[in-house]
Amino acid sequence: MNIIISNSSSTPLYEQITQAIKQAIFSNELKEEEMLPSVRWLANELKISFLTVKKAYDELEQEGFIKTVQGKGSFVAPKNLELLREEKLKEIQGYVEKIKEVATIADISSEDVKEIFKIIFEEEK
Amino acid sequence: MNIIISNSSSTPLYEQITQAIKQAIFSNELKEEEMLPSVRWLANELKISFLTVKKAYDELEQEGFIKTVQGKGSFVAPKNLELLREEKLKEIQGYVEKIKEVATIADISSEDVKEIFKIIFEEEK
DNA sequence: CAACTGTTATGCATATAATATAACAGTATA
DNA sequence: TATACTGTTATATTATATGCATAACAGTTG
Repeated sequence: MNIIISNSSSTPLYEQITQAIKQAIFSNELKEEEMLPSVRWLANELKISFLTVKKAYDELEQEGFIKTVQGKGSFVAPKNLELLREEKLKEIQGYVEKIKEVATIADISSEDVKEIFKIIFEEEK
Repeated sequence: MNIIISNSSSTPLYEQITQAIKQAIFSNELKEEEMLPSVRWLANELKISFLTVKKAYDELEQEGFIKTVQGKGSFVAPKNLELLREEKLKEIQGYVEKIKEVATIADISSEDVKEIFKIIFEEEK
């Protein structure tokens, strides 16, 4: 697994970790039932406290993405990824609808919105 | 003016206030050159510290929405259409950033997002 | 038993948010 | 000019979130 975190980011370290692991699960880089890196190992790898990693894992477990067993480790929970992806698509659709609403009211062209879209999606690529 | 704030919200009180006042300015509930409630009056009304209200007003002045004169009060700045447009562009930018976050985590391609974008923006045209 | 897993408890450091209190300064007007 | 409004500034305190270090404890496996 390849996790990159940034101390200077405004998003907390543990959030960056949960996001990276969620992404790995969605992309199937981490498969069902597969074991995650141990909290201490990952902490050492990222040069941060294991408590920060544990906080991330706790959040992932809370949301049902992983299962943790004391003494054994943390494992990717069985999931219906297709269903989850559908949910996320709907979430995105909702945002786009809001954008259209705002753009219409403020008389902002779809070209301008496309420009914003381009800038944000193409940065750091 | 009708400002409702929530202590349990994750957005800071002063941000809630700036947002509410911006909205009041956009909707013309607060007109050009109109005086805003005094920091102490509004603080009393909302049962919060006047320092929190002042922080909100400072932010609004920083962004050019209001002008403050010591001894007199705070007043809605002469309307600036460019400012309004900038504000709305920022709002849209915020939504696009959220979309990028969700798409990244859920392994949704920018092509898929573009498709959603097309569908929503081209319907009823 | 040894070497891994995760768990828990304390304490410390920093930043942000919000508060209370007090004193100070400008403006308008009775 | 007194006073009653405006905003301003300074200091101290509290709470919460984030992150770290250290230590001890507990379960699993070879």
